[in-house]
Formats: sequence, structure tokens, C-alpha cells
Amino acid sequence: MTNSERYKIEAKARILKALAHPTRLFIIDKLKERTHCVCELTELVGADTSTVSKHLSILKHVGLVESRKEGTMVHYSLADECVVKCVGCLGEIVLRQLERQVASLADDA
Amino acid sequence: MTNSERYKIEAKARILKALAHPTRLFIIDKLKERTHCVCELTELVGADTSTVSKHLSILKHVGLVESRKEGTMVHYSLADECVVKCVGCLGEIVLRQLERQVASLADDA
DNA sequence: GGCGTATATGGCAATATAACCAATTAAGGT
DNA sequence: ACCTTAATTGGTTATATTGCCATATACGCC
Repeated sequence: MTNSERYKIEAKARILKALAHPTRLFIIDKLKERTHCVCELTELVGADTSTVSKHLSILKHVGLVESRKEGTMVHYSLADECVVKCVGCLGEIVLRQLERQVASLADDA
Repeated sequence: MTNSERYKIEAKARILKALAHPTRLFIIDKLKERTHCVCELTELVGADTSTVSKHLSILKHVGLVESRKEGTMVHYSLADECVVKCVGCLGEIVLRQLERQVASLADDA
């Protein structure tokens, strides 16, 4: 493996690790529609502000979201629309898995 | 959030967590081309067999890969081609991030 | 049956993650 | 300057992940 390959694979793994949490996926899903401030997301997620803030900082650190400060509030938005496509593919995988489960249940019956 | 939404988001997070490791991404990348047995992957990865076997079991557990036993060997393959698309999107994100970094370096100069 | 190769599993130590609370910083309004 | 609201950061505890070693299992061959 070349250094460039190693770098890319590690960068991808970092991004995936940042995505791999229900709360963070939920946040990404909300930001897909529009920009949200931390207090809105805190409300939507239903956890401590500090918890949500840390999740956001994890997403920001790998470049998946951007923040813009306005007065006392911080507005977060998606940094790259590609993540929507990526999560969309996952959705397809999940659906297909469900279909298979249903099919195998039908076979048993 | 409905139960169905919660289920899907957790399913996606489980899959992402399984993907989010350099070695496992590397394995997925190798399986993209063709089926590989554990010993081949062990050789390619350069880690202990037990380590590779555990990575494969993590990938299998979330339904990303399938295994077929043949004699004393076990052949692993991709279970859903969609994961290729998903990792491809990640690649785009990484490239775009690199481009931005290069651009900002150019700005500084 | 006994041996060698291919995988898988259990156990362990090191490290990483996650959630909350508490404390801090930042900006506005009065 | 003081108070309030918004957000971040540090600390702590509980839990999860990772990688290797040692051990077990499975299969083919003699």
C-alpha cells in the first residue's frame, strides 16, 4: 500500500467513525434540510447541550459540517452534500437487509 | 421520531461503525475486486489471523460481507454492492477536503 | 487415529468513546 | 457593570474497541 492509499483509507475511516453514531446521523439528517443552531439541535436530540456540542465538534473536526457564529448562537450546516448520498446508500443497504429478513421469515412459514 | 426512524438510524449507525476502521475499509476494498479467503486477507493486511478474522466477523455481523466455506478455507465476498458506492462518496469527500486544503495553502502563499 | 493447515473464539491489557455535571467563555440586553 | 442565554470545555465514570496470544474447532490427508 502506498502512503497516499494509506492516507486516503485513514481519512475515510476517520469520517466514518465520526458518522457512526445514532445522534450524529440524526444531526446530519436534520442539517440536510437546513441550517440549525446548537439549541435547536439540542431540543431535537433531547440530550444535554454539552453532549450535542461535543457531537457537533466531532462532525466539524472531520469536515462534515461547518459552523457560523451569529451573535450568541452558532449555526451548523453541512459542509459537503456528498454525505447525503453516502447516508442514502446506507439506507438502501438497510432496506435490502430488511427485505431479505422478511423473505427468510416467509420461507420459514 | 418514530420507532421505524429510530430503527433505521440505529441500523445505519451499526453499519457505519463496522465500516469505520482502516483495516476493515481495506478489506472491503479488496473484496470489491473479488472474493478472498481469510489467509489471503491476513497476508494483505499484515496482522494476526485472529485479528483479521475478528474484523471479518464484525463486517459479516452487520451484513456487509458474506462467507462461503470450502474445505478448510472460508471465502469472503461483498454482500451488497451498495457499500462500494457509499465508500466512493467518502472518497469524493476526502478529495474535496484535500483540494480545499491545497487552496488555502495557496492563499497563504 | 494422528498431523498440519485454515479459521474462530476467549481472555487480557491498553486505549478510545460517551454521557452527564460543573465550570468557563462569549455576546446581548438592561 | 450585571444578568441571562448560548455554546464550549474539563472532569469523571461506565462502557466499548482493538490487537495479540493462547486455545479450540474444522477439515483434508496420510
